[in-house]
Amino acid sequence: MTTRRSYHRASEGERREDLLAATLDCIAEAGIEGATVRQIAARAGVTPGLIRHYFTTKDQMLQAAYRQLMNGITQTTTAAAQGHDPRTRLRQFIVANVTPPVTDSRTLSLWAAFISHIPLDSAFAAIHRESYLAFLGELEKLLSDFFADGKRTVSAGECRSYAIALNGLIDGLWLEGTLAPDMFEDNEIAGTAIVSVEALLRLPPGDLSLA
Amino acid sequence: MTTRRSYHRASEGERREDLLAATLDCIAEAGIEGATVRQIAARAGVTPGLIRHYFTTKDQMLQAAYRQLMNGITQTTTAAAQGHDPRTRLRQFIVANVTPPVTDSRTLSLWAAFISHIPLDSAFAAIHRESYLAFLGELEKLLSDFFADGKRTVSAGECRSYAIALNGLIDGLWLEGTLAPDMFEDNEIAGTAIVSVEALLRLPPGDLSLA
DNA sequence: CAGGTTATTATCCAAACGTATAACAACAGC
DNA sequence: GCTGTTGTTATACGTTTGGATAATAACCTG
Repeated sequence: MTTRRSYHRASEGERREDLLAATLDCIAEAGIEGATVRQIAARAGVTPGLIRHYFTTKDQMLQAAYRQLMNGITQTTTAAAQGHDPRTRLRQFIVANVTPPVTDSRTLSLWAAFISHIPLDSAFAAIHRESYLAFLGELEKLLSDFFADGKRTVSAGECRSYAIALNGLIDGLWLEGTLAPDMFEDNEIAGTAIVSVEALLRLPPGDLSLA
Repeated sequence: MTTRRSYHRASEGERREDLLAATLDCIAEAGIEGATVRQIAARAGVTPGLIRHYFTTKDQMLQAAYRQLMNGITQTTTAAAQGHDPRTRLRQFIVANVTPPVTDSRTLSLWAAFISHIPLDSAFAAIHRESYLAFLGELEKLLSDFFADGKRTVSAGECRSYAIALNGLIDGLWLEGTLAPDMFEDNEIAGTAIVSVEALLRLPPGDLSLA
């Protein structure tokens, strides 16, 4: 007679979320090659076999984890851009993207691990495209509101170009600021971001930061 | 009686380079989790055991491969900045960083795979720091030459800030332009880069691109 | 509180993993 | 040409991998 482990029967939503969170934890701690089915199951507190009850293959689970990661980031940064006037919203959005909790080495490790799979698997490419377009759209909205408020007319094409450039700048500063935070003084990255965006948009210096 | 495979006895330098090239090939094609000792050996045309004759551990080989990748990129971009006047050199350097062969999905996949290991292993962090400082130094040199030539005095601190911002912008545009090249028209990324750098440096529009 | 569903566990599998060691083939020096 | 050195192959070891299957415990329904 053998005794079996007792367990809790969770709802599908709960269980899937737990498994995805465990997947991200494992990738962040041991790299994508260390995120094995067994490690993930152990981290989630279940047995490895259960994973195949929720995901037909490991790759599919990785893709779901990638989607969850990007949704979380998008939520965090858009939530930060909730000021009242367009200028404050734009500034807060920019700063939020280059300061904690977004500048987090765990997030960066996860992000890079998935990015490296984009050229290898079109499913990952589709997820990236989706989240990139969401980010670009959010930025374009913030910019057009900002310009409308400042009585400056900017064509849709210009607005897109600005969004692409700002996105590039923000991505790059986030990357380097997170990879080697000790190389920069406090607020140096955030300050550089604001000054740079002012310059990129051809605004008078201080126009974004001062009241 | 068993017949053994015939083989060529290579010099240490050759063999190491072959093995590192094979390592990068494997990572680019199958991700870092697909770059197994056996796959790498097969790609390099040797048997797996040989790897341990050149590298004491697999991790050490990965680090050597990362260093080789970054050295190659640095060489390519600095070689592109070999015009005569400082303005041309700066422009060529920027454009080189956001156009082929630097905007290459294979390179990006490799870069991201290693980036994701930086927070997990200090050896990778050290290699990143080294190559980042080299890039930043190159950029600062180009900038100070450019400003000196244009009779504009810029303090060392300003120059550093400019270099950080430009590096961020270039990184970000390289990233997005390489990840989803079909999302942008031809030369859109390069054009955005030039216009954005002009704005970042508070130059008159067209100052970098026109004769 | 009995009966039916199914989420979960337990167990197994063949293949591939990183590493270690001994035998051999290639080349250098003499 | 023979001999010594060593780069390279061959082979083996124990572990871990992703995946499949059958048994079972937990909950839902009546």
